[in-house]
Amino acid sequence: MTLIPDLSRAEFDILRVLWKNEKLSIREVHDALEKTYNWAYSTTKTMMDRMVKKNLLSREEFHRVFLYKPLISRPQGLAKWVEFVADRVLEMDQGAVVSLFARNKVLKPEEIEELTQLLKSNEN
Amino acid sequence: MTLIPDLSRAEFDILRVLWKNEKLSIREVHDALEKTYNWAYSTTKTMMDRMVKKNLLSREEFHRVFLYKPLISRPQGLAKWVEFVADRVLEMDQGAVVSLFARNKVLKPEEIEELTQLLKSNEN
DNA sequence: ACATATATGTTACTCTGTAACATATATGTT
DNA sequence: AACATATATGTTACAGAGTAACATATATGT
Repeated sequence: MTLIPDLSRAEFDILRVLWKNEKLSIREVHDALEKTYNWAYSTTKTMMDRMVKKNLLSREEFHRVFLYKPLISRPQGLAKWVEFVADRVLEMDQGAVVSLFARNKVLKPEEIEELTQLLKSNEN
Repeated sequence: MTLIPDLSRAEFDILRVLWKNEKLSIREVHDALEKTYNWAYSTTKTMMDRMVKKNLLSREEFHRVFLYKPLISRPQGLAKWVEFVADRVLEMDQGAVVSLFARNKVLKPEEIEELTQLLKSNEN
């Protein structure tokens, strides 16, 4: 996955739980999102299966259960969002937004670096 | 429009140009978004007509042209976005995000106030 | 061994993003 | 004025995202 995908809110949220855990079953993702979305289990499943088809997630069988893993990094998932948020919601410089991540320690230095690169290459 | 609507990116962007201009024709909105989206004119039209149906915009004829006007305020349009951005993208306090608007002078004091209220009432 | 709970697969419906096409109306050109 | 050209308005459509029911397979508890 080289191109930066334009993730929907739901996709982004699913990825967020996977970035925190690396590899989870649908049930686990579903439970983690319970507070946020009031999805039926089947909704979580449909979303995640579609994300596999789009190469946002990989799916592997593990002792008879399928585990899903993100195929894009957090900086990659964040890039388009940061762009939108900076340009259109907060109306401030993208760099300034990136530096908020550093300040909050939401991203590790190498992630900040990756994000910065992605934003740069995406400008053109 | 009392409830805070969950605006899509496209809807939000259309409203953004209307908030800056108060009342515009489809053509004008279309041109303003040309850089951002490469929409066909008919796409802009479809979006805006649907927004009228959803009571996000009003439409009134004026010298044989239809002009569209936002039916929600900028703070109202921003509220859900700020929520999402704070909680899930930047992972910081909503109040901190709101204060960025003040610092940037993106919103006027009374808009900040309105936004703050909306976020508060939306917590529930 | 059977009942119950989960996991997996399939299908579907609405809404959003995207746009073509048809038609009405306005504007520019002889 | 008459016609050509450009826009505006209306209608229709199709793919993808959000949402979920339903069917079936598999695991687990008693």
